[in-house]
Order: sequence, then structure tokens, then C-alpha cells
Amino acid sequence: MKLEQAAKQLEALGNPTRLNLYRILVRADEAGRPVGTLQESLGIAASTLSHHLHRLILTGLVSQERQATTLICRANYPVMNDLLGFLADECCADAACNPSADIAAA
Amino acid sequence: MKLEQAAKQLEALGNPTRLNLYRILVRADEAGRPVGTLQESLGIAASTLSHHLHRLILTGLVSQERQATTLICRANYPVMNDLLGFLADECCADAACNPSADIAAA
DNA sequence: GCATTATTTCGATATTTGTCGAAATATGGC
DNA sequence: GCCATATTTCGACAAATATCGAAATAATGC
Repeated sequence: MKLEQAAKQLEALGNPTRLNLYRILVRADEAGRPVGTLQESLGIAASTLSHHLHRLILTGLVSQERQATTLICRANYPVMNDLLGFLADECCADAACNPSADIAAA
Repeated sequence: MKLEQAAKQLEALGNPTRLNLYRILVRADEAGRPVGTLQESLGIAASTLSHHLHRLILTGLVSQERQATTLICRANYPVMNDLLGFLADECCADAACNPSADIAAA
């Protein structure tokens, strides 16, 4: 069920620490960010960061790549695009999310 | 902080029952839905539904209007638009979410 | 293979969440 | 004012979450 998947991803983003984390990764773009520097930026325990990263990775929103001893984290844009697509298609069908089109739709 | 607000709204949508609920309300459009029919559609206890509705209302994603003894619930589109805007602006800056533009951006 | 650095897993704990049924409240009609 | 219907609030409880420090694992370089 697609709705379950969307809910999981929304839940993953629905935590201030994780949303901030995800935002940092998006801004890092293709270069990504090693886990270590993420920890410094966020100022949380390594184990806590690992936990949040794990949740983002489980939903597919973030991916990791090893480079020697460090792990590079990157935002997975296609997944976010799918999620935005779901919200637009399933939850904001047609003119519903476009106030100026309400009159035309009615 | 805008990020906190966005996280709250994402969290509100990040539960299968609430996402489903919100979807139903979006599809009901301007007509909205009384709490009672929502309960039938979702098949959950009235108190549970009330709890979920409360959370959606707290974030501004849903609003209610009294009509005699029944409460009509409606999706609040501008709030969803703001949220989508936040995701697009803060978290998917520029070409990041547009795969075809990656080459141009690099 | 050992030391070093990077990251995760483990265990613990306080807080939050999701769910229910029962009781309380609100609104309108008689 | 009382009754019927609609909805919320009140406990209660199991499950999930967020957080930490300490210990374990992974990977490289010597």
C-alpha cells in the first residue's frame, strides 16, 4: 500500500532533528556529508545521529556510500520527488491545492 | 523557527490513520466531512478519531466548522501549500530535486 | 596483526504515541 | 428544562521514540 510508504517517509521527516539533518544533506547536494561532520553540525551524540540516519535510510530518503573509513551520506532526491508526487496526486487532487482554481472547479 | 513547524506538520501526516484521514478530507474538498462519517469510513473508535483530528487541527492542516450538532471537518489547503513550499525551498533547493538539471547545476 | 579513527550496536531510561471504553459536554428539538 | 444525538475529554495501558554512554565493529595504515 502506497499510503503506508508515504506515511513512513513523512514520519521520518516529521522530527526536528531528522528534518534538519535531511536539510543539511540536501544542501550538501552530490558531495554529501560524512557522518562525523553531521554530528558536529547537529551537536548530538554519535549514537543518536546513527539512530536518526538509520530511520532516514530505511525509508529511502537518504543513502550512504563508504569512502575509506568514513561514510558519506546523501539525500536521495527521487524518493523525495515520489513523496511530493504522492502528496500532490493523492492528497491534493486537481484544483484542491490551487486556491485560484477553486472557482473554476466549483 | 519555521523548521519546527514544518516538522510538526510532517509528523501529523506521518501516521497511516491520519494520512488516510487527511486524504479523505482533501477529496471531500469544500463540502468537508462530519466527524461521524469519518469514523464510519475509518472504522476506529470515536475517541481515537477525535485524538487524531485534534493533532491535525493543532498543526493547522485541518479546520472544523459547527453545523448544528455535527462538526464539519475540512482540509486547510493553504497550510499544505506552505508545507510543500517549505520542502521545495528549504529542503530541495534549486536543481537538487530536478534530476535533469543536475548537469546544468554542476 | 596492531593501533587509530569512524561508526554502529547495545542496554537503559524518560517521554510520547495510539488505542480503547466510559463518562462528560455541547447542540438543538420538543 | 429534558431528551436524543454528536463529539470530546478522561483515565488507562501497551508500544514506540529519542536520547545517552559504553562497548563492539569496520576499515585503513603502519
